[in-house]
Amino acid sequence: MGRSPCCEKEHMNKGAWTKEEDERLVSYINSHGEGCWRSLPRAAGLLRCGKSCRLRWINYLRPDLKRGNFTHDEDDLIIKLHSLLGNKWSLIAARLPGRTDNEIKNYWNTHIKRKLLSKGIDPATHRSINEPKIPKSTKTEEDQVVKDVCFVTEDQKQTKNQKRNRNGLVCKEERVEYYPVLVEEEKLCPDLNLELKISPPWQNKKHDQRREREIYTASRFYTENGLECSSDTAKCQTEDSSSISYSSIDISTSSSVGYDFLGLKTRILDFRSLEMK
DNA sequence: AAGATATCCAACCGCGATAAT
DNA sequence: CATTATCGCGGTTGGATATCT
Repeated sequence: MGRSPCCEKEHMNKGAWTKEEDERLVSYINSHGEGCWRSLPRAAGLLRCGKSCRLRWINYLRPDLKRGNFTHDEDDLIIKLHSLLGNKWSLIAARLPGRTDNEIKNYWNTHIKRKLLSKGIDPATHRSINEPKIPKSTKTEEDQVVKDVCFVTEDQKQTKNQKRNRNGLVCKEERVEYYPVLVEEEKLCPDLNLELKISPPWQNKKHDQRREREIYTASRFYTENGLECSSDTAKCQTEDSSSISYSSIDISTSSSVGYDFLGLKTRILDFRSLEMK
């Protein structure tokens, strides 16, 4: 026996939300808080499935949404993050306060793609359209080192039934190709040499406080002169010849923040401070 | 002015990971 | 341990609106 269904799929409203439905949802969340989307619709008196409520709240009703046009800075940041993360819209959105993944995704598909194409840049690879692709066989070992992003759990006991999650993190030791753009990182940002070791995103789950645990995040950043930027809450300034600068790298062992770099929920690396020659 | 086409974006769909039973 | 539901994500769709012919 599994769980019991949260709601009947029939008799549910679909399509555009009415003003009244919005008001009910906002009012309910204001007084009871976010979460438990399963039971929310019934409790709030909405004929919607929880999934629909969650989407409506996150993408449209949340009070901290910025809305309005994207600024030039936001454009640049999205492009930089996309070149590093690919279509990981939720991760990109985590670095743009007040913007949702859906909003950024739409914006990318309708504006930025076109903008890049008009500049002769392939939006998928962030390389020049005319530039020939590098055949796999020509990759050097050094390319491989840059390409491989190693995700390693700090708890190797939990090897059973562990799979890669959607963020590309794996919960057992193995080397994975996280996103092909990283292969080209050396070419895009010749000064940027990232070697990342990232722990899985353990979080304080509401239903299982026992999973609260010490987080270990080891993220090592190098500048072209070999200066390693890593330590607990390290401030890493570049020195003259280095052309990558970090405003702040916060590598924390705290369980509250700083658990993963690619989760980008922390101040680990502010991409807005990245400058590429 | 009217129809055709393009653009935008809210909402849906399907899937993987994970939690509950 | 198996089964089934929920959550959260990325991809896609379709209706509303804008622009073009």
